[in-house]
Amino acid sequence: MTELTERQKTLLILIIRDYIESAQPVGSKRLAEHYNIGLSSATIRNEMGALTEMGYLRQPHTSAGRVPTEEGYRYFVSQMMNQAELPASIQATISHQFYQARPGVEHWMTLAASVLANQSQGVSVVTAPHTEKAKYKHVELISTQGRQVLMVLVMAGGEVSQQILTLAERVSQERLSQTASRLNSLLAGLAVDAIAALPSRADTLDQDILTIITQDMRRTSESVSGEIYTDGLTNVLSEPEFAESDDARRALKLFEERSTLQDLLARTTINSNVGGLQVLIGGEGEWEELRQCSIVLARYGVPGMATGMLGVLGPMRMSYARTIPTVRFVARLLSDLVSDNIVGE
Amino acid sequence: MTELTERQKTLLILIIRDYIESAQPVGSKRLAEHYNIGLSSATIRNEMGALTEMGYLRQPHTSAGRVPTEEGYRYFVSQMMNQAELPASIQATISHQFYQARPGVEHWMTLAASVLANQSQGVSVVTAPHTEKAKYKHVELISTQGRQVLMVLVMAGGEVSQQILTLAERVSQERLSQTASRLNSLLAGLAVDAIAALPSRADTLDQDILTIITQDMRRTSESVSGEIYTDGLTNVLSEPEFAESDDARRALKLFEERSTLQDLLARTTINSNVGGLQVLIGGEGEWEELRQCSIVLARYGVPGMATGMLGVLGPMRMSYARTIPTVRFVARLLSDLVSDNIVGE
DNA sequence: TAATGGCACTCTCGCTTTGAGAGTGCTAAT
DNA sequence: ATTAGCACTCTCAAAGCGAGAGTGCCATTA
Repeated sequence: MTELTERQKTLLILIIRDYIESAQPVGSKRLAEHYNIGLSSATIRNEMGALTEMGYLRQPHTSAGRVPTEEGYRYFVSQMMNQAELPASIQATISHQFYQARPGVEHWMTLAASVLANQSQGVSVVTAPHTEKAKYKHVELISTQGRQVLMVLVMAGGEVSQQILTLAERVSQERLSQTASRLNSLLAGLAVDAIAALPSRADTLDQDILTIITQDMRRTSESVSGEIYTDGLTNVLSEPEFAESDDARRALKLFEERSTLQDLLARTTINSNVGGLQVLIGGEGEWEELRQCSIVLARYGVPGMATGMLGVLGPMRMSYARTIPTVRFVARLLSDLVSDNIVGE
Repeated sequence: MTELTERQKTLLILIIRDYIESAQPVGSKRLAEHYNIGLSSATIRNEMGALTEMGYLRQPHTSAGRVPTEEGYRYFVSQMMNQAELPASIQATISHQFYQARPGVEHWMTLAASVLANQSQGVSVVTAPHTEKAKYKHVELISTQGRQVLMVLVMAGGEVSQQILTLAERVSQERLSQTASRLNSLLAGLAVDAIAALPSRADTLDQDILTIITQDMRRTSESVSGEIYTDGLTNVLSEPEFAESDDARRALKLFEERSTLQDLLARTTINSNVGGLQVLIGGEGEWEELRQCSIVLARYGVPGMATGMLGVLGPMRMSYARTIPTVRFVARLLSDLVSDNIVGE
């Protein structure tokens, strides 16, 4: 593939920018009139021809304007990557929202999803911070009614899971507290494998709870990500891509079914670092449902301790200029929150 | 308004049923041919004329078929209400899903939303069980890192809230446990007002935590409902009502913004009992965004202790015959779960 | 007297036609 | 190397048209 001349570069970017705004094929004449480049439509035509030849542009029909190809978008995005910081005023607004939000992972996730969706006008997705090797931190047993007991299990990464147990017989709160306290000193800091390897306990209650804890920790360790939060589903509904084609609607379905979404996140980010930013354009041949969509993804958190994902889905002609810096900024922000608040000792 | 003759009743129901399936205005000829009522199209025409006169049907244009009016749907639904049990096989399937789900309010809510959405092919919404007068049950303080402390607060109704606190100085886990234990015996079973009326504590740490607990409980008491779960947003996307009109899309937006949704739930169910079932048709003049939609709503739980809402949103011609029994059944099921598991002593 | 068959009329919807507009490629002139 | 000009192509919106479906009304029937 030959190099682009300087003029072709600026032209290409101009075309894509115009198309992102208007959603309409852009022609040489229109281009020459609206932006005052010192070039006639004929010259532009020639350059457009060249860009089409090289695979950056495409004509929906003979003699309609040009539309960017996936390759074109990819070039466009690669230009975005370097520059593109979020304006300081917006940064401040977002930080402020986090600052005055109710503290707690759950609220931060919701807020992050909401901010991403609003800023980018796309569909956002955020996964809660998650550790691959869950370490035990603390358990609490609270008697609720009869044989029912509420168990709250806290992992070292900050993950919390609660569930309701039904014991074989009624047990006093006092005895529950003793069991919890024994387990807490016994298991502190242990990973799930170490716990499973422990000899069984003499006390039946202790042993029962221990089994359940092991199950729960295993479940947490096995899942590839923390809980998934999304927002902004309705943002894209008015976009022409979604109003018409069924393809795009299926992409939304993908986002509603958590299991497939997890799969997607796992497979695309397996080799992406915290701080890095990844843009999937048109499903990259892998995801049939995403043929008309793009996704901007980033990983956040503290590598080795607790990390999560966040991203934005939109039509392929989404506003990368808004989305990319926002995703990057929110990822940094969440990383800070994680390292400040969640990392256990 | 005059009474409907028996024949008019069956005709009206037949027309509405056909329209719900086909989404097309239904004409006399079509009706006479497809269903073998022993009547000619001409007779049907006369009856349709009468039904139109009485306000149950409407013609989109002169000489197109008839379409039900809101009044028509209302009559149709009133017929549904009495009969309409969910088939035993489906009941069994749903019960089974709940039985083998991970225990815990959070999972039940998610599952309920999912079941409702799938069965009804509409958008579902479920709110977690919520008590108006929150009563203290238990607090737990877990040191995470430095001055950060994870606080888990359990109310008597079963509601759990967690948040991360930043203390003024580093405090040992031991001292945190002592504080928690002191507060647990002091506050057990008290309502938020009683707690606020307590004299302040000598120990600074105790007092700080107490203040935060009060705030948190007040926040829980004030909100009109528990957390909101939805599912099936994409179910309705292919319905013609949503594909075309912007109205219907705005209804979805309503469902995404939790605050307005809470408002809606609060205002519509203020006088509905547990076990009762409410059907809002076309927004009932109150909700502009819902002009083209219907909502089937029910309240579940144990009155006075903990109750929540669940419902389904769909186009006005949604399948009431599937939705109504499903909502009713799931409401009963959740009520049982609540009374079995959540009610404190 | 209630139900029906027949008829004239209306309105939508899908089809084709048509002309304007926008865009293109190519070539000759600057 | 750039540009003006030209012939050509293709889409899109408006207009015209006929088929189909539905209606209301009236005379007839059982």
